[in-house]
Amino acid sequence: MLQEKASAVADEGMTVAQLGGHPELASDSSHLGLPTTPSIPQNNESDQNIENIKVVLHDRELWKKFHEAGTEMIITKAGRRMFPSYKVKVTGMNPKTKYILLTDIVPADDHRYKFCDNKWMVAGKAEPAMPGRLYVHPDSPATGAHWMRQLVSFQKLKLTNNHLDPFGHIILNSMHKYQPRLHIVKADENNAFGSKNTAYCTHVFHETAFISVTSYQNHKITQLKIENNPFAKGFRGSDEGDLRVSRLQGKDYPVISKNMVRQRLISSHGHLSGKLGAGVLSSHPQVVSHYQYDSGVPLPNSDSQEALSNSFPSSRESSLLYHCFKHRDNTRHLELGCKRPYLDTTASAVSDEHYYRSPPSYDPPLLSHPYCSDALGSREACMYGGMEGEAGGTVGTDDLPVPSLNCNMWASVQPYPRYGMQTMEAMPYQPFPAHFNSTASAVPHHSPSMQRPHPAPPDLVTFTTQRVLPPTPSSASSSPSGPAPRDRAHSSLFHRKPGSPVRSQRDFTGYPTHSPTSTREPAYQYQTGLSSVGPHWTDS
DNA sequence: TCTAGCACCTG
DNA sequence: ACAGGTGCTAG
Repeated sequence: MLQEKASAVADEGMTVAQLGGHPELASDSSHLGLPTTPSIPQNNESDQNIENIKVVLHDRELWKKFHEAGTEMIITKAGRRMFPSYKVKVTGMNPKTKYILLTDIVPADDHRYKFCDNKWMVAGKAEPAMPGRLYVHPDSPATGAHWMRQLVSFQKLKLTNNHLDPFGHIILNSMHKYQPRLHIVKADENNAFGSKNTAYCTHVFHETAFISVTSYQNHKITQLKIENNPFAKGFRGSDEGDLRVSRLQGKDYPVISKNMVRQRLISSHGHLSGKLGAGVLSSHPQVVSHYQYDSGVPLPNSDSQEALSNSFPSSRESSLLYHCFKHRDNTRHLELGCKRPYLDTTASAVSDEHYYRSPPSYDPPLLSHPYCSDALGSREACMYGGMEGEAGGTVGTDDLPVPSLNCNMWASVQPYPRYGMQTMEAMPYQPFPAHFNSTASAVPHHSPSMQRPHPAPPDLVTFTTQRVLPPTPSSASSSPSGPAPRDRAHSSLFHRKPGSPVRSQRDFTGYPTHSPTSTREPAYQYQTGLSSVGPHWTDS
């Protein structure tokens, strides 16, 4: 059923992902077209094989700088952009084929972190995953020629800690580690949701992993943000003193803020502590897993550690994980059409069966129903989320108008369970309802266990299969308050009931799957970069 | 920990 | 000139 090829390429300077298998989804009928025919891999270049698509992370050097220091992303109630922003260069697409590009941000592990002694440490178990939301690139669907023409930017994507966010921003929990992922879904006309051959692939760049915070913890990160983000230019003071602060305080002379002092102290002191603490890595095993085997023992040190212990462990080379699946048959299809909403009715029931994933992996993306806007009107970003029953999702799914764009959502992921753990029972992750039968998507897992010397079995290793679930419209209605003015753009995207908040995105709920993990279907993971040992996060 | 309001800056 | 993206700070 699945075919996969994997080719991972590690490029030196860039992280390129190539594809591996892709699942095809089978579908019935759908509005959207997914490819209907089962696709057999074709090798022509012109082909539509998703596996030939390569994705390079833009500004990788900058991402690496942050990664080495332990990237932090601010999350606020109103939504905050990521910096560095997620931009990619895509090649290898069929110029005429239409694709939907979307992003989701999944838990990198199941820990909660705290920043102590200038380094990140595990501080307990992660909170249940939030409803996963997808951010569909505003240009979606568009032809391969369009996507390849220039950089594909997800800079408008916003992160929030407001679980009831009405704007469609991606909801995250503070002090948790996350991994952004890029999904490329073929949206040909031929494909209908339900059609059997929908193919998609997922790319993961390790260097984009980050810890969400409500205020920066590591001064080094603050400085990198100020130095590189144009919007923070106002904080670039002279080295000596922060003139801006002085001005704010009405002084003529430079004043160093308490925070600055605090951070500087910490940071200087941190180097020391960091080294001490650097041994364990907790997360991101995935990246490392293939290349580095750490048995859980503190890594031998890598220079990268220098980076202070706070950095994420990672691969220093490229760290891109890529997987593609084609899925066919049973399952649900993605809705790609993007033009029609579809209702999803299925609920969750199905999902678990098909869906399996290796324990330590991310959940695969799911597709969910789309709500989407037509065209997303403004072409601003769209976020989709699926929520399953919880709170937000109250709106009846059935009736909800479906967004015109359908994109399936990928379910959010759940944290990786470590081996052996079955973690998520409590929170079932149901990414997608059953629309898709089974999809396999794989995601790298990060579990620490992966790092061990021996490569894990394929399935365990990285990919998990995912299945697509039917879209769940419900989430759309959940938001309590009306959209803010700034979000007006989004509103056009979704249909919503009067009074309901506007949302541009949907929620997916991603519940962590329970992790059965097995692999039934092949899941594969591809990585391109190699790893390196990077800074590690320490487990406490 | 988190939030709101701020001054400063980019588009 | 306006809208909106920044980190900072007090609370």
